[in-house]
Amino acid sequence: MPSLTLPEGLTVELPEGEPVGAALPKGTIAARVEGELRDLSFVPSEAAAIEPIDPRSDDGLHVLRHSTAHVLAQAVCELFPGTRYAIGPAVADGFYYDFDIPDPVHAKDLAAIDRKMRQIVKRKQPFVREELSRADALERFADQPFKREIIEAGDDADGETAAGDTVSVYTNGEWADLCLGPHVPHTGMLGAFKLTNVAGAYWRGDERNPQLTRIYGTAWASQDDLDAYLHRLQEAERRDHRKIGHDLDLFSFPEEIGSGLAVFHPKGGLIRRLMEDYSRKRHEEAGYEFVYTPHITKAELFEISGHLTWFADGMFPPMELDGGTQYYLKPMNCPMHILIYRSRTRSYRELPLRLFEFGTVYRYELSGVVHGLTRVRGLTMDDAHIFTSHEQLGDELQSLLTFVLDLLRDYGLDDFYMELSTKPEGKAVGSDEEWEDATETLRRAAGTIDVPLEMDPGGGAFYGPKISVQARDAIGRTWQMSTIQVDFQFPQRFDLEYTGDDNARHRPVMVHRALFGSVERFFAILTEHYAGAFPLWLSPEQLRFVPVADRHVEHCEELAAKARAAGLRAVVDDSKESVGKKIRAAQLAKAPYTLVVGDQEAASDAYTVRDRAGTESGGVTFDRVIDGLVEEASSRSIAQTDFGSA
RNA sequence: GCCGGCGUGGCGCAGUCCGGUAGCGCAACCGACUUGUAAUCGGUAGGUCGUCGGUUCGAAUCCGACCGCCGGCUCCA
Repeated sequence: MPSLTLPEGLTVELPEGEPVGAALPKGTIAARVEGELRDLSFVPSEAAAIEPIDPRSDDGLHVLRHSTAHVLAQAVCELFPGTRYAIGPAVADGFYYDFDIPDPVHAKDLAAIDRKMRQIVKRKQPFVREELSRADALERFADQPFKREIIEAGDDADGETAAGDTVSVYTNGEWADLCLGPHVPHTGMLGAFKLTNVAGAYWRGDERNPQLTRIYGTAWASQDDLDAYLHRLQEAERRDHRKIGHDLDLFSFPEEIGSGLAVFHPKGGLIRRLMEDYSRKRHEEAGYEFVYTPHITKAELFEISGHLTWFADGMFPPMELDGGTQYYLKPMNCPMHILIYRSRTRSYRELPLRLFEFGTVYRYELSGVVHGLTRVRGLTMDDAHIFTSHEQLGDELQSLLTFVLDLLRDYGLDDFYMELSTKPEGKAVGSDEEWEDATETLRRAAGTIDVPLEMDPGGGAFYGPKISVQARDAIGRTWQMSTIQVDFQFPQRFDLEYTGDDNARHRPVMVHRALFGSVERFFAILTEHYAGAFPLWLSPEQLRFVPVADRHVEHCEELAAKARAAGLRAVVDDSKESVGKKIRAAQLAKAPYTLVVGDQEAASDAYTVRDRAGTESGGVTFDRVIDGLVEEASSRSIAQTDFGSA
């Protein structure tokens, strides 16, 4: 297994006629020659400067993972004769290979496949590259229809178009695959891998094509790296909001209500209300006005908006009432806000008009994609629509971006980048000029913000381009958070106007924006970000009292009343259990702070504060505890208060 | 929606392959103990085995449909 670490930017001079590997340190797995990734067996036509590939680098991991995918395919073919193999690329953290296997393969078969792979690794089979004409390649892969299709389409195994009339084939042992390479020198250089799961996947990613069996695995440059990755997976599992939501009694999905429809329990409801209340406060300060709209509407509204044209499949089917009139559950709030704007004539003096609503919408998500609180069928958007003049648009977008980032930071997220999504060709309305104009305005606004901007070509909504803010959570995963969409289309479709200072009619521009996106999803993201240990200001319970014996309950209640009077959420655990058990219960409930109260405390006003990390601070007066927690909560701090060591 | 897996008291699981009418731990409740920083002891109650249908003398167990969950694919205004 490779284990070397190469100096950055090392290059080596290679004499003519020598294979690349001859000049490089042992343990190198591939090389870059004239900018191209090559096998170590590659012989350049003339002397060249070559750069070794470190197995830990992105290129190195790619080669390693792709090579491991070959061994996976080889193992599956040996175990299941008659297997037809499709493609097997490296992906983030690992690799997969798609197969059409005669017998069904299940997760429990992975152990056997893994064993076979390790046998192949032991054989140390060299990966040998050869160039074949298309005709020869078609013959070589006569019984492999997927490979033949790739050859006939002129693509290589990774779906990129290969140059020239030949294709490259890699053989190790008896097994051959159509592949651009490069690969590690031999199978013995692999080993830090693990097969992770089996799933279905469509050939070429198209749902009209046959479904194949996809086997996923992960592979790393060393066992330590693999272990670290598996640990990250465990950490993500530990933070899973579905598990935490259940364990902390925050929310559930009753089967009787239906898939993707959540109910929030008291504790989850409290956290959610605290989230929403703070958002409301900030929106109010930022000049938003609050509106309410119904959950159902006649079809006509979404015919005008175009949603029924583009997204009818994603809407719940209509209800027929009043002699055939169709009503829909709303999948979006925008048309309703538009009708509020349109309810009377508007003056330029009212712009920008910012209408805000925690608007609950319903979307018919496919049954297979519903996932916890992050992908649901009923969700509440922190939705606002800003009606503005063209002239005000740039300034409005700029202050909006600042507002968005500022607010997200208050919830404890601080690592962002932005993505600019442009016109989705073939699925968009409006002229190129309008799109270009809107895109450019967004780009300029983003340029004034000190957060990196990336492009997402074709990722816009059908009515306009958007900027989305992506946030990295505590374990480095990125989540799409806020979206800001510029829209010239709806003002036209709904014939929106305002009277300008020139006494003429003008058309406003609309900005659609949601900061949380969906409250439910944001709730899930925060739950995972904090692993259920919400910052004090969002904690459903802030201070827990544990009486040592029954006779201390009354004193605890008095203290709790004082804490409540100071604005804290305090509870007393009066269960008839041992102190140890009550401490354990507090830890499991992720209670931010716990005070054990017995005879000593009653006599001395000196408390030992235990935080949910298990840290204890002794000799703290009750007033200091209260002051510390009030300060921590009101500052929305994400750090626990330090009361000094015991 | 598609492929695969799964569904047993509130939760976590055993029993399912090889049909013979459910068991463990935690939680809940009751009692004893009155406890000093992650599980005190004893007892009680709780399940038409996701739903409906089929096979069978007999179904948690075999078959089918549906509902729901999980992992992917596709999708995400």
